[in-house]
Amino acid sequence: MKEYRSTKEDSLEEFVKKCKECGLKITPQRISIYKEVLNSENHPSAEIIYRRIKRIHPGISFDTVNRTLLTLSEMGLLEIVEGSGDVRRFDPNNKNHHHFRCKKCGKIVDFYNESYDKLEVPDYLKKKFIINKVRVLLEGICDNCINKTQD
Amino acid sequence: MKEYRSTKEDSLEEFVKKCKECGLKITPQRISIYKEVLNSENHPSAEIIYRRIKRIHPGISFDTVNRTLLTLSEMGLLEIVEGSGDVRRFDPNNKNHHHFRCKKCGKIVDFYNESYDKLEVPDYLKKKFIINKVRVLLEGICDNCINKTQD
DNA sequence: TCCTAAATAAGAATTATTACTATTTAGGTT
DNA sequence: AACCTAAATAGTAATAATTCTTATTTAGGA
Ligand SMILES: [Mn+2]
Ligand SMILES: [Mn+2]
Ligand SMILES: [Zn+2]
Ligand SMILES: [Zn+2]
Repeated sequence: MKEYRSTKEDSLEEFVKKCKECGLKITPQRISIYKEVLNSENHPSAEIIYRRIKRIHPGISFDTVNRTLLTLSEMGLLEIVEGSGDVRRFDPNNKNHHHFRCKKCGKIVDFYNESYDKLEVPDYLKKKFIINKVRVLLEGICDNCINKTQD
Repeated sequence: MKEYRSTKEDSLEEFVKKCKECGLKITPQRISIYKEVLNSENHPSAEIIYRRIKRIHPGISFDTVNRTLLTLSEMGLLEIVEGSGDVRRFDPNNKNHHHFRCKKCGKIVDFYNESYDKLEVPDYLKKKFIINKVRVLLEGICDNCINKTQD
């Protein structure tokens, strides 16, 4: 039986397809930014992506990175992650998942949980609002920060 | 049977008690800010609170308001609400509740749901992290914004 | 009443985000 | 392959949000 996994090539194809659908041009900058954010684990900020991209495109501007990330999120290829009044951070994980956030260091960790995925939304809310996403958000102190405090 | 409800007087007493516990001085500014934020419905920003407080303390500085709100949240009297890279907003609702957030206008609406309150956290997460809060976050389009788009 | 550390006001500095504009370029057309 | 044009980009500038600095005031204990 053949397994279908999403590889980077698949993602890039999806990206190109989506760009064409939306009438957006496929530029080297966009491709790099898309690849970079897709490879990143920890809900990076625009600034972080910018610094990484500069190694490949030394002349790229921060504005282009930030604008592209916003564009990607409008296209549905990224999410803007729920933060706490700190810098805006992006989420390249398009699988259904949930978050733990550390109050100390701000780290946001993905986790998967089938029973959380099945949460039902109360009818009165479904009637009043259009609900696109249901996510559980855990808050507390991460393992790193627990160890630090013990020092 | 006597009912216990939390009144504003109760809250103020709690505030004074908590301040003394933490060795914080009770200043007119702090009292006003605390009262104001406790009365607000819609997860206000520091700027919003600042503008309201100025009617009572015309000479108050924005920094004092912002700093005090951060202090209150460190004391556990407020929460910083999960946003999306926009301005920091505060949550004076200390009852167990959940949030709907509108992607269009950024409004955050409280709602209550007993089955959400009872959500279990997976053991492997409990072991790894200290979990203080479990919250469901719904995302979508609010009633106001649905109507606007129809125009 | 006096004393002192904490809190405040005012404004500067820093950081984050968005806007502007001249130049370049992707991608369609001839 | 050369040309055209709207979209995208680079390089700032402008704006908005947040934090820091410092002189002054004040809450609360002695
Ligand atoms: Mn995530
Ligand atoms: Mn709330
Ligand atoms: Zn942490
Ligand atoms: Zn809305």
